[in-house]
This record gives sequence, structure tokens and C-alpha cells, in this order.
Amino acid sequence: MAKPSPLADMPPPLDSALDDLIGYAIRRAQLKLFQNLIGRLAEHDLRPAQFSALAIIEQNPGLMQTDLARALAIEPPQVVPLLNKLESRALAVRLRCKPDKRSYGIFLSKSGETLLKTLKDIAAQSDLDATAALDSEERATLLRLLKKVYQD
Amino acid sequence: MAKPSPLADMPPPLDSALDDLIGYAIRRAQLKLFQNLIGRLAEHDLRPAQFSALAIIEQNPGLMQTDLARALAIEPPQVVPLLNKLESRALAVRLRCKPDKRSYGIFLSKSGETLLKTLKDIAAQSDLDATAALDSEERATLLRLLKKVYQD
DNA sequence: CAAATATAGTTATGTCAATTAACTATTAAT
DNA sequence: ATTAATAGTTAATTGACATAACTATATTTG
Repeated sequence: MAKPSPLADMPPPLDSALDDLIGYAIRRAQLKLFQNLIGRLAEHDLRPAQFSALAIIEQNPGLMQTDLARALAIEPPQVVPLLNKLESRALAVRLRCKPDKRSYGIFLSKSGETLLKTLKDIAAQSDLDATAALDSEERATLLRLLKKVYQD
Repeated sequence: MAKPSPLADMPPPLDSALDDLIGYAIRRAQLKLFQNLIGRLAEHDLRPAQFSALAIIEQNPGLMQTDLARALAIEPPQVVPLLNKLESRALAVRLRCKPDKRSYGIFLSKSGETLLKTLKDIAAQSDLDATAALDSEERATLLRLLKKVYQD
């Protein structure tokens, strides 16, 4: 059962004249998407950053914690408990496999790969669910425009 | 001078296979917009929530703190320091002006109104700046689609 | 009317995330 | 060799935020 999500419901705001700002609209839409995803991932006792980490590790097997930190836009110390959690659940492993013995290579375990498949479906479903007001053409347009914004 | 903004730069991520999720794209785009706005508002020693509060008060003069909390999607205790700050800078005032003497009516001061005009320009400029990769038709489309998502 | 209950705002407390600083071990540079 | 830099970790600080408790009014109702 989905947790009651402390930040969950965004109440209908009073008229605030911010309505024509993309920054305002995107914040509200992002919150909706994020809350939806948080709820669904919670059933697997995972947070969005952990899901992102799994996806990044899959695409970049053997990467170092430093790389993961940069990719997640978090600081190295935050990577430690995150990876500890993934490792304790046997979803990922740290291996001393580099010429440089200070660093670890990070890999998904078999069950990490399996779970990630499920999580990707969940994320895709969450996306669809939270954007149910759009048809698939609009969704494609939205994605294209968002990429244009953040890739700039 | 703009503060070096602790969260500022989102580094180019490794390929992570999250690229086709709207939730992922919107988070990254939102962060870009938000960081841009934070930087610009910092020059006026204001945070986005304080700017939003000013805009909401302008549109709803005399509203109660409870209403403001709901509109900002924050808890009532958080309104206290926020309003204290606005009041200490003489941008807004709490007035016992209701039949119910437990509550305050909140209003902008003259200088609050004046500053808000400036801030709206800043926010609009921030929007344009952070979405410089889009032409104005694309911007309109993006805004329309985002509204559709969060108003749903 | 009196007592009980509810509400607006505030204060106090606890929790948790996230940044920073400092420590260990390895590696690279002079 | 000594020094400096880097990967990862631990520890300490800060800050956001929620929850609970307090005050003063207001409402309800017995």
C-alpha cells in the first residue's frame, strides 16, 4: 500500500499571477510526477535516487563512486549510504577491480538487473499515469521540448 | 553579486537510459529553471517561496496565513518565519482587520508592490533565459502542456 | 450562560537530508 | 623520499520540514 506521502497533495492554489511562468508550471508538474513515482517506488522500498543509480550503473558498469556522484548530481559522501543500501539488498556490488586500488568498480548483481527491469516498467507507468491528461503526441512533444531545455 | 549557489551546476550525466522518461526530463529542466531563478532572486536576498508569497498576497490581499500556507503548499509553522522576513523588510504587513481576532489579514506594502513588479520582470527574464533553446511558439506549447499536466 | 471544543497563529522539538571537514589508503609528482 | 593529490569514508554542522504542544480567541451545546 502506498505511503500517505507527506508532501503529496498540492492543493489548488489561489490565483497567483505566476500562471504564465514556465518555471512555475514546471515546478508544479514536476512535483506531481515526482510524488507519483515516489509512491510507486516506495512499494519496493526504494527512492528515486536509488532507482536512478541502478539505471546509471546498468549503463555504465564498473564506474567509480565519484562518477556516480557526478551523474546523480550529489556529493560523494551521499553515495556511501546509497550504495550501502543497494549492496545490503544485493542489488549492486563494489569490486576492487581497477589498477587504482583506492577505487571500486560498481556493478549490478543479477537480481539488481532483474529488479531494474521491473522498475523501468514502473517508472514508465508512473509517467503515463501522471501525464494522463496528455495524448501520446503531446507527450512526445513535451519530452522533446524538455530535453531541448535541459540539454542547452 | 550572485551567490555561488550550492546546488547550481547539473553536470552532463552519463548515459542512463532514463532519457525517455518525462519524469526524468522534467526534473532536470525544472532544476535548471529553478537554479536560474534562485540566482537572480538572491540579488534581492529573496528565495522563490518568498517571491511566490508576494505574488499570492498581491492577488489575494487580506488573506490569512492559513490560506497562504495552503497556496504555497507548506505547513502553517513555516509561514511564520517567511512572513516575519517579509514584514521585517517592510514588504508585507499583518493586520488585525477581521471580525475574527485570532487571524491576521496579510497585505503588501507600497514598497512590496513596487519590488514585486521588479521581481515579476526578473522571473519572466529568468524564464526566457533558462529556455533560450526554445522559440516563443515552443515556449507557449510547453507552458500549455505543463498546465495540462498539473491541472489534471 | 458555562463548559467543552475547535481554530489562527506561534513556539518548541525531533527528524532527516545534504553540505563540509577531516581521516585513511593509495597513487602520482618533484 | 617527500609532498601533494585522489577515492572513499566518517563525523559534525547546517538547514528544511513536520509534529506536537501552547495562547488567545471563537464557536458550540448542554
